[in-house]
Amino acid sequence: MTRAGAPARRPGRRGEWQAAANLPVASVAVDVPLAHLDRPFDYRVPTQFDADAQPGVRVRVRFAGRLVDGLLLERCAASEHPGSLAWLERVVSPEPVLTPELATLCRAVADRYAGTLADVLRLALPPRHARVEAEAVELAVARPAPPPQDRRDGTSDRAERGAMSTHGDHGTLSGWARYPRGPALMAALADGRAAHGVWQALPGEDWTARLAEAVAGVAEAARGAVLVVPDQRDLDALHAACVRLLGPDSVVALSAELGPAERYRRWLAVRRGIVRVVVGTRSAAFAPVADLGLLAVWDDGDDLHAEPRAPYPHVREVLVQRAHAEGAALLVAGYARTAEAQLLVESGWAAEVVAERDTLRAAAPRVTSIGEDDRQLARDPGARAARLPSVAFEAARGALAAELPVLVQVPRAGYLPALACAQCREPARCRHCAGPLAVPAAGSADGSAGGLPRCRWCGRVEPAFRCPVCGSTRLRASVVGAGRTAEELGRAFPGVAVRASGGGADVLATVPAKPALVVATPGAEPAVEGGYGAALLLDGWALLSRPDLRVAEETLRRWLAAAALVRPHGDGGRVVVMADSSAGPVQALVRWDPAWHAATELAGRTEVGFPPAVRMAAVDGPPDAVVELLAAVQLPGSAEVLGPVELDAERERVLLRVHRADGKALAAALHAAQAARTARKAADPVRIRVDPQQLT
DNA sequence: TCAATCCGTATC
DNA sequence: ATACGGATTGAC
Repeated sequence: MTRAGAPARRPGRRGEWQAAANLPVASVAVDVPLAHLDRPFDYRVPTQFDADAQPGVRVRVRFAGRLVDGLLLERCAASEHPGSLAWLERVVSPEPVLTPELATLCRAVADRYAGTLADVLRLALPPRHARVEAEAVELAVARPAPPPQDRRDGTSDRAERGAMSTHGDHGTLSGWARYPRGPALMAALADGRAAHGVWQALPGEDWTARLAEAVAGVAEAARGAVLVVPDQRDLDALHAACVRLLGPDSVVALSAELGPAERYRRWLAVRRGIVRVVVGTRSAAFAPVADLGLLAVWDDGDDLHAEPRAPYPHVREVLVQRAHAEGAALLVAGYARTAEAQLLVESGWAAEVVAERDTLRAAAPRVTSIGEDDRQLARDPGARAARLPSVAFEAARGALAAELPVLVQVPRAGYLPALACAQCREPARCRHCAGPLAVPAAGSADGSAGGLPRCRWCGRVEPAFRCPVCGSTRLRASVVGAGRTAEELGRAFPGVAVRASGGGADVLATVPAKPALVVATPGAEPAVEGGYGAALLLDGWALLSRPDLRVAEETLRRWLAAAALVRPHGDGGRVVVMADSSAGPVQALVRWDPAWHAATELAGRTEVGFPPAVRMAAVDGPPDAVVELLAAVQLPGSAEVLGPVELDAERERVLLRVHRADGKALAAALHAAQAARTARKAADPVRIRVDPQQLT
């Protein structure tokens, strides 16, 4: 029934609606969360919506008796649907928000992660803001980013970290010349070729300037770019660097921190082709830049790049899909290198962009490690109170004497207790599947195993632990996260200013190049003009005993990020890491060899069968529901089932492991099994995550 | 014999 | 979720 006084756009009664003369059928993706409805549905387009009902617009349709939102995928001459079609109820707005490329990308991401298109579309499209949409196009031109909010530290307006190259100016356009493959990469971008690169930035590198130069190259070829960074602080820095090179009207910053109106305004400017360069956080990976030339992700090991909402896609994987589908270049960048990036290199898909050893040696600080055994406490009473080893104390004192700040990296509080070898502190792992061992919580439903350690992946009991490294049979709880406090450090260096960044304190973008102790948690290290005189990386052994297969990679990533802010050893720059020199990440830091570490890491994961060497899926939910889903799923030939293992009182988890080649089949099978469940209105939800970031 | 209700299934 | 169809049941 038409409401009384309905506008002219909806003339007459429903019974009098006429189908559009040309392409009267609209294929619509409806916004419903059920897996078995994850396919297009056809509707009839009435004449009054004929003009507006273009592919990509938001629509309202009647679906199962209710009005739901949808996106118009395409107009067709006829429908395959045997029954009669309902009318398109309304075109919400004529703005075609879902471009064909974006539709293809979202479908591919949904398929990769055993999720639904509707879920991915929710991640990719910002909520509509009608007033913004109605604004004149001239007003929609991207404004420069608002000034960074972080003014609490009283630093200058140059809060942009990238504004300062800690090692001095290497020349605006010759920055890539320090990497043998750099100039060729820039040439490929300028030529519009789809180069794929894995780039390890040199210590002290002004990475934002390098990425801006890469963008300038593709912009010259009249193509667009999307650069994704982990957090707002990196975004501010990279945006500033791009603005310096391209001007304020050519670059737009997209992040969740913007309000809905500003977010939609900028996103629309991109969709409408007014701006072709996007820098942003996570969801910017989907930004609808037309004629894409370059995609880049900075620091792909940062877990902020892993989307926490279903179907849990990772920025790097989204960009790989997109580079493939849209013929764009891709740069996976960071000081560190992930095992996933290493796989891109080893499979031949990407070329590594790294500096020669000589260049590296000249740029890197001197790195010293201090293990448990050689941790002589400094004689200075203050340093003893702070439990600072003498080497660390001397390094810091030297930097302060040279009128330079010292960076002190401390772990964030709150890591999970797990089990490690009591003697060598190697994390305790399951002998069958290499999962982490833990002791079941007291009062757990399953008391049969007594207090014996259990694998958190496959659930097997470990009755007689024996450390594969040192042979010890004793285990200890590995409780970590208690960083030394700024106060303790202050006592060790009387009269020296102590500043905190992160870990409860505000995150500082920069600190002045004056003597000070800058205590920062990983990811919150402020930049400093010219670089720190020294960095102390505390609690290394504690970081390394966390119950996570990615722990070595993650620890090295954090260390490199901090050490990269220190001056070259030629200028007296020193890094002291509190961890035993035998550990892989420590060696990689001392030699500054992230590629070697990534290769080792990938080899290790190949050995124990962990992503990215294999494709894994975690299925969790109430025990009956998990069993039911597993019974229904048509697993590919290579599939291996680990578990189930208890998660908490109500839920358990099963891990599925397949060869990488079977990844697509596994995702499709899981999606189908999930669809069978939702079709039967199964009450208990089962969560499926493909290649989950952490399993513990 | 017909209508009210239940259950299963599709949702265009 | 909701709506519809077919089966089922109960009353006349």
